Amino acid sequence: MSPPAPKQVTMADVAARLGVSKMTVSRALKDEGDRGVSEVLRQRIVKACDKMGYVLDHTARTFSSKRSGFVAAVIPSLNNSNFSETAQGITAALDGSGLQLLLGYSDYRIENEERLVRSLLMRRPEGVILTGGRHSAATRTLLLAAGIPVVETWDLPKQAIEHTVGFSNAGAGAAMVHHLHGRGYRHIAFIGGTSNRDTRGADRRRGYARAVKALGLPAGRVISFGQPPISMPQGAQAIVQLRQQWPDVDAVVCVSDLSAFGALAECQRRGWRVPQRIAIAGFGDFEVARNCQPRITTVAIDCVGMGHSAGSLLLRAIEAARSGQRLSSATVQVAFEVVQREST
Amino acid sequence: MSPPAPKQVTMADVAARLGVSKMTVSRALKDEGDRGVSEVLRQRIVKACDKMGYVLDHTARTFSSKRSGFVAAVIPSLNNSNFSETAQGITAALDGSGLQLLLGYSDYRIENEERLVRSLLMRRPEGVILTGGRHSAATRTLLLAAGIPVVETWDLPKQAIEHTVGFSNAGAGAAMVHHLHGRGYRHIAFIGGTSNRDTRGADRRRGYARAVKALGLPAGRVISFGQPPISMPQGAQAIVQLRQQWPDVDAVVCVSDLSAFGALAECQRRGWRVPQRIAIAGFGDFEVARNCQPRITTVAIDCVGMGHSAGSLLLRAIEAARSGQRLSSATVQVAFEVVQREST
DNA sequence: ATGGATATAGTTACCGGTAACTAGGCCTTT
DNA sequence: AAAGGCCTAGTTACCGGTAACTATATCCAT
Repeated sequence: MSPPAPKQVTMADVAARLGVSKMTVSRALKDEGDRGVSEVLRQRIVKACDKMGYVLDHTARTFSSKRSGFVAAVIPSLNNSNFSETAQGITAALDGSGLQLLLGYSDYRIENEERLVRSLLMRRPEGVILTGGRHSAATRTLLLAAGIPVVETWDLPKQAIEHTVGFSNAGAGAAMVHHLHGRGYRHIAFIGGTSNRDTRGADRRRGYARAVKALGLPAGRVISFGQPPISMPQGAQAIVQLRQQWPDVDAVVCVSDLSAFGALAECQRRGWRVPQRIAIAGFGDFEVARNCQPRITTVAIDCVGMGHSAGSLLLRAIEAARSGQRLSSATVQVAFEVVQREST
Repeated sequence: MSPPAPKQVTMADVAARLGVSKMTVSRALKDEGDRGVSEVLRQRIVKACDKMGYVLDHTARTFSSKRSGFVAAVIPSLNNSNFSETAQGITAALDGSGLQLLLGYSDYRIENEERLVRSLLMRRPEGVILTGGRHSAATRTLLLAAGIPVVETWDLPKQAIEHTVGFSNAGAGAAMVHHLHGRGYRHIAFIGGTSNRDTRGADRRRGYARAVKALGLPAGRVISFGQPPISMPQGAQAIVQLRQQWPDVDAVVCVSDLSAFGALAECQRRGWRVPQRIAIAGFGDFEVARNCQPRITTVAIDCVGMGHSAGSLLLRAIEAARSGQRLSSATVQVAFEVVQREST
């Protein structure tokens, strides 16, 4: 025998129980303007739903109304406060719009991004937010064919897909070099990952190299260590290698605060004073950089704000699309700031 | 004039283009066994989809097949590596099952959890994973009415909803006290949050209090500081307050490694030697605790493993449900381990 | 009293897939 | 050679809501 058909409760059941039409129940359960149903009846309906254990079927709603009610965002890593703050900003911007955020996680791989975008598009998001400006050709094609608004963040791509909210990672790398130069450091190194998978990290390295060259400082002092996301242990190993290879280095720019902190802790373990013997700078203004001892000089980005801008922009584009318009491509530049602390 | 109807490409369009039936296209695009369509035809179909920019409509699939293909998990915070590792473990367990993970984020509030569960159930997940064992009555009712498998993690609730994969937070708190006692500390304090919003943190405090009492040590040395998630700055402020209030304290158990690290850094700033003047222990074995100097003694949980167990258990329950069975309630106890490092 | 606006509720048709069943062609078995 | 099975592809019906339209009751201004 097959099981006793657990058959879910449907809107028609609720309607039948109250002797009204499905449509009336549908209207009573609509999110926004409760127009169309008297308040008394609406409350009777809501009560009946609770009693019958009825929960509206969002899939059926989406299918019927042809509006999924969500936007998709792809971020490299869940466990990185910079990106989770960006996601938080997006969520805040979407609040009250009736749109929800669905997050996907690419692990810094554009082939994962492509797979993710493909699978997200199957759910018909009303808009997409990507991290970074480099994507596979198929990703671009898919998104363009989908005909929904797209925002790229955390970068300023030369060939944006549509909208952009970001900053120049190369500029940030260069700014930190200039800052260190201004404080008197002359032998400046860079610690980053082995691969170019983290394209934003690679851009910061490019900015570092350009600035070092422009200032006429000794160049090429780059340690590459580990696959992204490179973190504390890699920073620790890299700084040891760095001091072996170029003992003259007096300052190091790390691709992120996490590797910077790893480097800092290793220096403390070995009794290398920071910043006297070597200065250490990071990127991202992570919590650990603000709270360790000595605090780490870093580049601060308003991640929540960037997410909020991206979310608002996407929202405007979606609303334009709903009324048959198309928002012309926009680029929002987000400011970054070098924050001087005790580590440099 | 209304816009020129952007009308999405549908399966019927692809079918018509190739002169086959919708059903054939549907079969060709099915995830699992490609059975039912010859390989030659399947490839023709896939190519046509690419050319026409067609992406299968997952909403329609879900609606028609009555299987949503995802499970929901609610975690307190996105930006906490313990929870994101758990999520990673769940994802790994689900890999290859055709199920995707949809994450929700409660910010340590059971009323948010209830709202989230309500909104997740509208999307008809095939199973739900919750963090912690305390939920609103409505949450329990909703989940029971939904008739889908439920797994609670990160706790061992007395009255589990259905399945459980977790450990005793009180036990972990107590274990750390006993460990410190074994190393000779006799005036042991606790730093945690003000509220009971973080119920697992509150359980660890309870375990601490019980152990202190059982060992006959001076009791009541508890500093409560800030709303969850309490983090580095709160740890820093709390340790200052702690030493003012009870100068005799020689060791402190912090509700998490983040507050422990904040406390540690503050001690370094003030020249209080750790562990000589005061020992500091944390919870969670966060990256920072493993990499700072001195390294922080902590309670390590296999978060990825816990997520993996929870995911596998849920998967088995879902598969049982699909074949009309019901998996009897299971409880999986996850081990924890006190890791001794230089901070105590 | 009449016409028109407004508020509330009902009717009809349809969204884009998939399950379950059906049908024809080819191969194997006896 | 006939019967049966397997493989491939087509047909039919339906999933649970909502948009758009229609119908009725109530109210107001003229």
